[in-house]
Amino acid sequence: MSLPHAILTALLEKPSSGLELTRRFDKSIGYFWSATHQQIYRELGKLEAEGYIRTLPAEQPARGQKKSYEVLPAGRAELARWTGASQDPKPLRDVMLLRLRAAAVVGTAGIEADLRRHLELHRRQLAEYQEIERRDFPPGKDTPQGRLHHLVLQAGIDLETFWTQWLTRAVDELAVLPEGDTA
Amino acid sequence: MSLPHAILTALLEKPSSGLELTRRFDKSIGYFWSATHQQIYRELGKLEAEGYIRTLPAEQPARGQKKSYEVLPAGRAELARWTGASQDPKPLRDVMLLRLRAAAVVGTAGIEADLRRHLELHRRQLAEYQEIERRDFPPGKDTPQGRLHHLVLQAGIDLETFWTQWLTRAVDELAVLPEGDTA
DNA sequence: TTATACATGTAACAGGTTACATGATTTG
DNA sequence: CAAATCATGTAACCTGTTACATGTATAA
Repeated sequence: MSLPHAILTALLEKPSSGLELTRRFDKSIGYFWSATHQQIYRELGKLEAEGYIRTLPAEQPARGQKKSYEVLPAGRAELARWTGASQDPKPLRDVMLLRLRAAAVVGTAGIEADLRRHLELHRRQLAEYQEIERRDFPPGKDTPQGRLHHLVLQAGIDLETFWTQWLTRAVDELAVLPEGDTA
Repeated sequence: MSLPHAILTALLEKPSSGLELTRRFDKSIGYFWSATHQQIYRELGKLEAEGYIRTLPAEQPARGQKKSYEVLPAGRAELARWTGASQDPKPLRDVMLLRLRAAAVVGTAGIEADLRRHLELHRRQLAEYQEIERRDFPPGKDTPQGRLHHLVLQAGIDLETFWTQWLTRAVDELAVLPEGDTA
């Protein structure tokens, strides 16, 4: 139950059409809540049916025609309710950790190359976040929204930092391990 | 497509029944790949149909009767293939980060209490992991499997450490922010 | 005029969640 | 024998993924 709230947040930041939302999800909000255009269109339909958003009056709705949405008061209220409500953290679910556990039983063949590949991917993501930080959050002037956005970005930076460090360690550990089936 | 491989790994470590698997998923493997008993039974059925596992000969299959499974050679081969195959990391998806982003638009009311609650939960999880480390990985003697298991546990410890630090920071930041709608 | 990009969708499926159903075994 | 617990399952639903369908505007 988070995608509708991600969309409400994005639409409050700026009224948009489905495709514009999809593009914005590829940056910014998508860094911690990704969505495809199919999901977004499906959800926009639901949100409109529930009275949380509406199409901007100016535009005529037609297939293939751009259709922009804005958030209604009920939508803002629902987002505020959801934001402040208590929610349990989801347990960790990570494929690479599972693969290492499996490797302890069936052998480590092939996994080291993918660990290195992931390390490179996380390094790039970290660099991208750091670039955003340099660009959007220069020292000094900060607004309340800016501090919150920076806090979220900081989580991304810290998480990518963790992964690069841990993957580096994992690659080192695997190097000194005997190859093949360890069972 | 990871649950079947999580189950194959668990069954290779020790042949088990559905409920025993469920219990073991609540510890150990479930720390990074959780599953409910409904998922597990459903998946055991599929794995058996595909010829990856079989019921231990000793037991007769009947509703309400314990039914233990073991992994067949084809299952071990599939697990080894999957473990060594290249897989893309999944993008981050975290509700709390989304909520902070939403709070920048609709206000921070209510979120600080839940940040504190999460901080406490992550502190407890971290303590639990550290206890496991003390118990299962004393300095000195280490086998290849042990090193891999320890590596996975280390990821859990590092992640929980990250969350406790970041949440501490988040609570501090919120404290100096004006209440209510920041838009 | 046709190819390309823009824009909005539909359909089928896979995986995870929640609620419920049913039989077997133990123990008070 | 009644209640609790162990154990296996079914069904409905929600979310996310993948593949495909369709119409509009623009530029070569």
